[in-house]
Amino acid sequence: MARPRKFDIDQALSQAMHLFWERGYEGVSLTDLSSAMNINKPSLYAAFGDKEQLFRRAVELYDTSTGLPAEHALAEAATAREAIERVLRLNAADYTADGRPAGCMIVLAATLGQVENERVRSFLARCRANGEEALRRRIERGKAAGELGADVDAAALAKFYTTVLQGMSIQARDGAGRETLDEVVDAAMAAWPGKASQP
Amino acid sequence: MARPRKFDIDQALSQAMHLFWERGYEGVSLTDLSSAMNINKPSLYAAFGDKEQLFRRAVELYDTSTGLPAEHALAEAATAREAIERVLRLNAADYTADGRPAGCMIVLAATLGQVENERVRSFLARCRANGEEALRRRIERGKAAGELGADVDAAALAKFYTTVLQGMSIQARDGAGRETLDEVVDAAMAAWPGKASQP
DNA sequence: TCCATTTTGTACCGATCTGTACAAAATTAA
DNA sequence: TTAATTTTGTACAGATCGGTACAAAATGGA
Repeated sequence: MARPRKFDIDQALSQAMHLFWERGYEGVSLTDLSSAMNINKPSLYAAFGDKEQLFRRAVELYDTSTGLPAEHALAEAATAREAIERVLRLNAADYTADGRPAGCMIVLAATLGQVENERVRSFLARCRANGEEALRRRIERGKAAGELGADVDAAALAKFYTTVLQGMSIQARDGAGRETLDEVVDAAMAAWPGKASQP
Repeated sequence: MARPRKFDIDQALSQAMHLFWERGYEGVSLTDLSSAMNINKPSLYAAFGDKEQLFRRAVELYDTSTGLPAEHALAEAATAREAIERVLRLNAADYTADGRPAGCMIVLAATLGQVENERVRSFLARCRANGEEALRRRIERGKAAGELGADVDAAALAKFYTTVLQGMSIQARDGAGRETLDEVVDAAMAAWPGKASQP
């Protein structure tokens, strides 16, 4: 019915995701988006709403596409230790992959900024909290399976590995390659609570 | 000589530092600075140059004031392990102190952003590299003192603890308190290379 | 063919951005 | 008092920001 749109909406969203991922929410203007997506602004608004709505949809796309392998790794690894390590290594590779922006979009795309964009920042903060919570649940599962002593604080351990992941995003932006981040993961895994994995 | 300025230049710079620290380089406008510092824009330009120059001076002020205790800790701790741990604990406290912005200004104030501000970002990236390098040198010193085996990679270890510190800035912005960050430090120190500290 | 409907492109809106021109005001030196 | 010098405040410039009004263009249905 009526005039058809000349662009593919999923492909356009993917381009928006890449732009926001590369430069962050405030680093990308509507004019940038409009020209990169080859969609003029009124069409952009008609398809996605305002800038914030477009950003949120881009983040959701990022979260599901990039986050899916990590969820699989978390769910299917035999032990909590292996699950965490696989997530770290997966992200070490993702953060440094060729042809895409370095680091994690959810960590980097809206850290500090103008007061008026607080909603966007807290949206990403919630996404980060969800990730940390997923790690915590997996560690709890390991505790329940007897892999870890009852004295191990799953929340603290999840917080630690989340912190390492978040630091890895900064490092990736600063030019660290995959091998470098893998060495960071080596060190981080050495902190896994001690020698109770073979009881 | 001539009309005296009505503001104290160090105090004004300190206010600029706090603003940039709280909201980042692109999150603060000249109008924000002008009204917060109670200096009108022409005076601001006469005293500090343009926005980028003002930011760089604010970062230098941050780096020397906040970084000084950390340098002391690095230099004076008896062992590399103690030095690194003291730096981490110091920053855990700083990042969560009342009355000041959470996290590290050098990590947070210019992550992603507009293309035109790339110079500002790479300036902060160099500051981060300097911090990492300081950790590496201290670890090398520990190796030379026989605290660590010759097989320990000082650069990799410094990279790991820098990564943790950078993640801690994100966590602090996300609301983590000092006790939480101290638990992260507990975990991070558990990764210190093994049992060679008592040879 | 004509109409209803939706998208497209252009051109613009008010607000805000960094940065500055310019004259009045305030000081010291003569 | 007068002149030289520097700072201050106002007011504005040019560019860009997010967002939109409006008419031409392109489709399906009657």
